[in-house]
Amino acid sequence: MDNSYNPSKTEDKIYNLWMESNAFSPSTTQSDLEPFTIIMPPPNVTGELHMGHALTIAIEDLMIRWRRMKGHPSLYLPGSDHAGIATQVVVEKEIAKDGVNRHELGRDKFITKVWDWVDDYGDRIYNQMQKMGASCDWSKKMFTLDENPQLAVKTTFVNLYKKNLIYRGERITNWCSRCSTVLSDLEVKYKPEKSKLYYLKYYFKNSQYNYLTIATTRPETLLGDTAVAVNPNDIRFKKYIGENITIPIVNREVQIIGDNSVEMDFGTGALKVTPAHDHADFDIGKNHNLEVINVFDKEGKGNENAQKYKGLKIEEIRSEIIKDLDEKNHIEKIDDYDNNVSHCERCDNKVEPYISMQWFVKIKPLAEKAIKAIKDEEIIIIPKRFNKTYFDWMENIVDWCISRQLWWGHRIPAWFCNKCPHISVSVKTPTKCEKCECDDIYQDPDVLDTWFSSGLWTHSTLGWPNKTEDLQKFYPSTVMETGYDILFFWVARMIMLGIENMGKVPFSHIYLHGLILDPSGLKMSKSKGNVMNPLELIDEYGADALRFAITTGVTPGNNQRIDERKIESARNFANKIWNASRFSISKIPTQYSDSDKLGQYDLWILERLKITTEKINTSLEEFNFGEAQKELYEFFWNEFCDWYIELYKSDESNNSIKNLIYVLQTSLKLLHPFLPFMTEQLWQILNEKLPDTLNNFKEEKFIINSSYPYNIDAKTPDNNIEYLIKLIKSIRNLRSELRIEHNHTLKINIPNKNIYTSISNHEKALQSLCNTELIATPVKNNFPLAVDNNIFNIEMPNALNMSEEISRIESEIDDIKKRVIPLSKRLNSPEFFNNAPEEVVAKEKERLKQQENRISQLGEILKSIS
RNA sequence: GGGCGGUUAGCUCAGUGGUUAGAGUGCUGCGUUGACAUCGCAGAGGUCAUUGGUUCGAAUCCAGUACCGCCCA
Repeated sequence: MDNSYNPSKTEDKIYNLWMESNAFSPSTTQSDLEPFTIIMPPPNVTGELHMGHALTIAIEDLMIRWRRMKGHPSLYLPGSDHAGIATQVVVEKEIAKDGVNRHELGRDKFITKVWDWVDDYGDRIYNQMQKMGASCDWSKKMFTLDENPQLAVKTTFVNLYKKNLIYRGERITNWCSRCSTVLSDLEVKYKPEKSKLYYLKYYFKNSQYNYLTIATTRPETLLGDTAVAVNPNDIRFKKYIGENITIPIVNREVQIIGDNSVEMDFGTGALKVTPAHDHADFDIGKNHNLEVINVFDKEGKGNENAQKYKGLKIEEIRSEIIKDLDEKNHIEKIDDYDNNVSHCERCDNKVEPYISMQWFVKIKPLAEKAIKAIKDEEIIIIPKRFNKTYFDWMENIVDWCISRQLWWGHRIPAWFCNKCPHISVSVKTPTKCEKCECDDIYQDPDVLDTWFSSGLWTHSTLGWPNKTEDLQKFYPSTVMETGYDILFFWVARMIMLGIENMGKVPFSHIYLHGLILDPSGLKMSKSKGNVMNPLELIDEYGADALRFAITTGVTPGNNQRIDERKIESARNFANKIWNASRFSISKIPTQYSDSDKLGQYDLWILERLKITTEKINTSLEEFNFGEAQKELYEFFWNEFCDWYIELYKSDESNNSIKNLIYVLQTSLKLLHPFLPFMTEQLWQILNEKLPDTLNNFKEEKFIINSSYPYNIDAKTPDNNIEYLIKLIKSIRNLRSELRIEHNHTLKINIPNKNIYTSISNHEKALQSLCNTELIATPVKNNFPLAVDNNIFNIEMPNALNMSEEISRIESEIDDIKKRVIPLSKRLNSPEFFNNAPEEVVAKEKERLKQQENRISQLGEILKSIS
């Protein structure tokens, strides 16, 4: 074995070993245990593995590996998402290299190009997941545009349409002119921008009034104004309601209407109403039956209603209009204004409120059931605080716009008729209109929002709408694990559509992880240039180290900053495990007769192992993965390596090689979900090197399918090893404080007979771990060392300067005295006595006693060395 | 405007009512002859943001304040 662990040499081999042994498919032997299922959030097919994916996989895979080892039939189902806009953009860029755009190519040819791209690169993300060690059942991997998900999407669409839960309508939507599609509310991000507030004069047609000043941030929309609104409670403007006023430039005459939604303290309190280009105005327009005049086209340019501004971009129209208004003296003033401007989440283009014909899901009836599922705790969200976020969104949910003007995606299964207004909605491609039966029909060119198909992911991947065995067995899944940032985008929709299609919630737990941030706490993004590439980190440190680093000490739902030192530290831990194993393996005897008995150190480590195992299982049950890892880290490094192995070395005749191997093997099992590659490799090496008599788990060929430790057989050692450790630490400390050379053997005499008897069992340990020799005669040049209630007399080398040690002891006495004051106060207070539980009172009493003992002990020591 | 989270050692973070608040990393001193320098040994380092309240007892529960971050509108 190499003297340090080299992950890159072995990880791929180990992964292939698992694949060849079919280790990832759910076991069928243990039918008495509930299946444990995780459907992986499908990454974008165009995507490359980033730190977020790495975290997702690390957490999901550790859950799966743990449950698999516990014997549950465990399914980790992988997949990828066709990612509408993102993929379309990637391929558009590809063909742009040849100077072609998609319109020149035509829809069919373009789609063929996209599929070519997916065929070439679609597996890339899967290969990258395998580098992470994801133990997915690859035979079940699914792409959102595979045949079955296609069928699921169509079926759902048709069902919802027939239940009147999907409708088509002309609504105001968010339009991205660069992507040339409508966006859902969630795909729009608001950004503060320095802009202007224009105060425009609107003149009254013919009355005693002169003009009304209206403030707007978007003067170009006045082309589409069809009313002016004031608040009917506004005493300044009340009187104008019903009057006519003229829109500047277009000279359209409109009415002044009263509407309660007008904010009296915004601008002047009077509002121009443009129903076609503002969400709030659209609602006002609906309430007052106002005309809707669309003045822009889909490219974000003026249309014929824009009159002389036709063909200009929106920004150009704005500047032209300002110029024209100014010339005609319609501008009262222009103020600076901080505005929240809507942008396309994907391309960052400004989003325009725009009237268009779209498909919507009537969401309220679905949302009600989904709210109930969380309220009734049919689904548990971890951490719990996200319940509130979920409810806030679900209770104020608005209809979901599901059509997108893209080419790549699930085409809407609706056919229009050229002869009659009927729309044929059907799973099977119809040949004629359902109503008039003519064959002059054409399919809606639009595709569905990507989240519509991912909303079905929990059951479309398992075969729905077909009644498959998998669906029967693995729906509902156990844990939906994903980032909290897609709670509404995705998780909420899976709940709604899962309940709708299956009549049952899609999973029992939602585990939400936080985001991975760069070392300064910023989100990682390519444009900021602060991304860390997990694949590069795997090359450098190993997948195990990366996995361990990003899951250790983390808590659900909390963001974490990551820097390379954290990964380095995990790598060092892996190396420690490697070397402890190397040591253990080097102790395997050539002949072993299986006759050794457990010694005191064996009993001690077994007890520690037992306690650790219990804690780890509890932490895992409670989704406290970070906590479980910390426990393991501490046990392995600080107890197994630092003490057990060192004690083992000191006195091999007194220890059991079988136990050393047992504790190592058990530790490797416990560690496996967190460090899958190296633990498997070590398991294989152990299997090869161990004689059957020494192999505690010779039936278990692979650690991945071995049984997870849960109940360790352990007896409490009759010798107090914790006390021995304390003594050794005290001696080491003294040696360091007094600067006594390491190679100077300290002689030590123990006046107390009982202590002497017990400690003398560990002479070799004392010798080896702190270079100390027990002697029966009184020591010369005595330094009394107090450990708990016992005094150990230590022979000092001549001519030591005690002044430092004296002052150290003096300050320790001071410290203890400071602590004793509040302690005795508390014990003297009747309130404490009467209210605190008995065991706490007893504990505090004991503490006080110990502190007082320690003070008097230290006092004596001071006397004897001064 | 509404909501959520954070504020604990130099840094990054654990720690949801009961010893003297922990870890990793960094720092200081010592140490390389057989598991590991990706290491060992020893050590220093904290008024738990702040104010008030509840309690015998608060980093932890409640309320307010300040600052930072995120989400929704």
